Amino acid sequence: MLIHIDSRSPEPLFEQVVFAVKAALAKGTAKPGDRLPSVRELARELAINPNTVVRAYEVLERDGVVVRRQGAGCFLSDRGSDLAQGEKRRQLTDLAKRMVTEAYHLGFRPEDVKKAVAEALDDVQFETKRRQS
Amino acid sequence: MLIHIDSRSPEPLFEQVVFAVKAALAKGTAKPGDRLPSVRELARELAINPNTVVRAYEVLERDGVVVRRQGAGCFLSDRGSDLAQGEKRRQLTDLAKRMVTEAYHLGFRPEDVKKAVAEALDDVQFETKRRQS
Amino acid sequence: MLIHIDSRSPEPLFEQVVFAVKAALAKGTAKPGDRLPSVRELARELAINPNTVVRAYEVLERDGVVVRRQGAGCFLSDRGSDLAQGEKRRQLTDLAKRMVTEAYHLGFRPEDVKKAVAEALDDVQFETKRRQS
Amino acid sequence: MLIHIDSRSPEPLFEQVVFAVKAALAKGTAKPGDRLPSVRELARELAINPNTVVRAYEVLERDGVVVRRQGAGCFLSDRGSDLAQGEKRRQLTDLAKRMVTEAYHLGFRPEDVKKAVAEALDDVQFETKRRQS
DNA sequence: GTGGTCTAGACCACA
DNA sequence: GTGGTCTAGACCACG
Repeated sequence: MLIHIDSRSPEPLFEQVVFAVKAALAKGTAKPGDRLPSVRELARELAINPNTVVRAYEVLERDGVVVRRQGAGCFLSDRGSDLAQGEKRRQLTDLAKRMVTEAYHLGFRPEDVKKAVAEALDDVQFETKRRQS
Repeated sequence: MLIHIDSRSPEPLFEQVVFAVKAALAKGTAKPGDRLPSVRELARELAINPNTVVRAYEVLERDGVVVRRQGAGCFLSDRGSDLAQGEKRRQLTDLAKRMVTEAYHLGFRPEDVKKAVAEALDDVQFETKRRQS
Repeated sequence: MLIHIDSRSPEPLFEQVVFAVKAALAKGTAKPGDRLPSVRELARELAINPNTVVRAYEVLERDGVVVRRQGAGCFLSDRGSDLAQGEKRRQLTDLAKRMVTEAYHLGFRPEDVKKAVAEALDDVQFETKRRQS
Repeated sequence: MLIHIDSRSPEPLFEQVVFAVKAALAKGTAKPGDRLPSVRELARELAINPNTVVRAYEVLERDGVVVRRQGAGCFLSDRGSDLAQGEKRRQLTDLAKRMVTEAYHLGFRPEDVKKAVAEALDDVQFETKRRQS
């Protein structure tokens, strides 16, 4: 699993790491059970501070994406989100609304948006069965 | 044009204002040429600091959404984004990828995502012809 | 709202802060909407590093107990937990099982346990209406 | 006596073993005088490091739950905790307070908590007479 | 070796 | 002023 970050991006480094891991899982590049690089290792690779990696892993754990085990490492989980259904729905609607609004202001048309979403969906491995909470 | 902000949201206030204006324009609640409330007026309405409104208007101007004219006020523009076509494309792809990745981790399936996007698109008035930069 | 921590306890400092805030809310000593001490202020009061307070506030925010607003402060929320019902149930059962097992090994009898729980419940302000997710 | 541990849980493995033994004793699945599996045996069974089992047995001995006899093995004890009465009381109160506070923040009501505790108590064999220290 | 916690101190973003 | 992020480096706990 390759993780890339851009130190010039306004997006916080730890969030870039979080997204990269989530994207790898969604894309199928990494699978539940896989072990992520150790904190020190990834920090060295990305040339960032170990604490920043720790923070990213903490966020991922709270999102139910990884499990950290002291002394053992950080592993991709297959737990899925523990949020209530209503909260999930709310988040999805919000995500969609924001994307559509931004796309509108970029001058795109409905077909463009639908096509972009369809392409993004094609990159994701949905067939993997995942536990719903 | 009604602007609502949620002081309990973790999203910065000025960003909420920016998004609200963009959403109003996309939804058709406001049209190019309309005059936005003055900084002081909007600040009072939303019970936030005028500096926060100033900042929001600055961002909106930078994004080509409004034009500020000395002494006259702040007007909605139809300029559209002045980004290069390639950059726009990149942003749209990125938006879609992020939304899809988050949706995946929330446990949604492709149909759910497409449906949410379609619904969000229905709320937007795309028929308004807008000049492409 | 008074927060006390014990630097000699094996419980991490930030967790002590987290629990203290949750307990204050449960006890009614603090109410939703109240502003917590600023990061620097609380750090000074407790004679710990500001980062440790930041961490506690982060955890509280993820648990839906507080909302942090940049530039404004950290406020007690009335959101309640966003977890799915099943996950909540699981956590409650687990909490009860652990308490009972420990109580058993301390030599207490069922009546003692029930009494202790009843007393703890008396200290909590359940009448406050809270939103269920 | 069956011991199960969950390698995906954030709880340290040795603590899971400690709790499992305590729970078995409380539940009646195991009785004072029973011999626990040898360190190597249990380590193999659970597929964990022998050091981890050693550590768990050490903690159990410190808590007065088992007695380790050189060359003979590790036996469940009926000694009970050797803490002073006041200290025990304090621990019980603390346990109850923590459980109740967490339950409050999960959105449960007093009846739910009492019911969960009652159910947990039903699983424990309190009739076994145990010597108080 | 792994992750977990804490300190110290810097600099940026928001209201 | 507030919180948000990041670095550097220490020491502890777990396997």
